[in-house]
Amino acid sequence: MAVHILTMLARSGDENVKSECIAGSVNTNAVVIRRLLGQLNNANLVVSQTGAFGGTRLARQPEDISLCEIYKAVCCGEVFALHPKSPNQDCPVGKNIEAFLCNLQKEIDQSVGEKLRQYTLRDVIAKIELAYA
Amino acid sequence: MAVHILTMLARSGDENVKSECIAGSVNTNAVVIRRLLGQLNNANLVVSQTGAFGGTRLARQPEDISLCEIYKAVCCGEVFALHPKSPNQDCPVGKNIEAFLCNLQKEIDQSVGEKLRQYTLRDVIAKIELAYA
DNA sequence: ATATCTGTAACAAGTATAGTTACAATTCCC
DNA sequence: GGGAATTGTAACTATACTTGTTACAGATAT
Repeated sequence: MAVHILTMLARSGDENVKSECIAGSVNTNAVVIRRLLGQLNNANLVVSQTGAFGGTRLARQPEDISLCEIYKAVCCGEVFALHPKSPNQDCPVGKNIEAFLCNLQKEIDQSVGEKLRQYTLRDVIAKIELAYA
Repeated sequence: MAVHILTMLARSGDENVKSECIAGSVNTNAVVIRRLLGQLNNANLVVSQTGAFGGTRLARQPEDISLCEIYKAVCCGEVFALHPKSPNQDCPVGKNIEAFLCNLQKEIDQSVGEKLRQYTLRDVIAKIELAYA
């Protein structure tokens, strides 16, 4: 959804886009969009303006926003989950497996980040416009 | 948790390990373990035996089980989520973004798989035994 | 036969997300 | 200044998912 939102903004250039309008395309409620826009704003990817004729636009050019930045701005977890409760510290496996898995998570996360860094919003627009050209 | 379980089994060699015993190390209920063992069994990673003195053991040697296989056996989603509802098909972005994101998901998933394929259960054991040597 | 395990169904509790309503704060335009 | 429009955010509901738990049938060794 974050990619969807930013793609919409990218296609509108400097014009402010209303959360209601984005919600229509994403097919959800405007508040859901505004929540995501808040996260994207925290990551300095978008700029919002309150009041009449307000709305949101990209903070940078589409070619300067990678999918990795978007992912980091809104991601809420890791690729795989760790133990919900800490394992038994009296067991040699339980005592040491968490550190191992935690390192593995970081490694995987980095690998995902590198992949996502290969794409920018500009690439997304290109792919999408190609599809209905 | 799946990695934890399989590491326990790997360290027990050909001996059957009871779900109760694994639960003690993972710090959870035996049924939770048996549920995961069921998935690992479907993936032909473990062999279980019911009845008295039953339990579970690895189906193969630890060096022949990669973390990628474990991940695929128990993974229940993707790295990032797609739209909960389908986007608006009357919008050029909404109409085409899902296909793009779906392809991206596959690409990322493959990249994660390649990373995880670099590690086997044997490596996990080595790391863990190093930690308390 | 009996004791011991697994496999699985059923259910409760906790947690997360999405969607919704409501409203204060902000801003433009007249 | 006043009214209309829009964001930001709080609060609540509904849904869904995961975990943990109890219960029990089926299988197996002694």
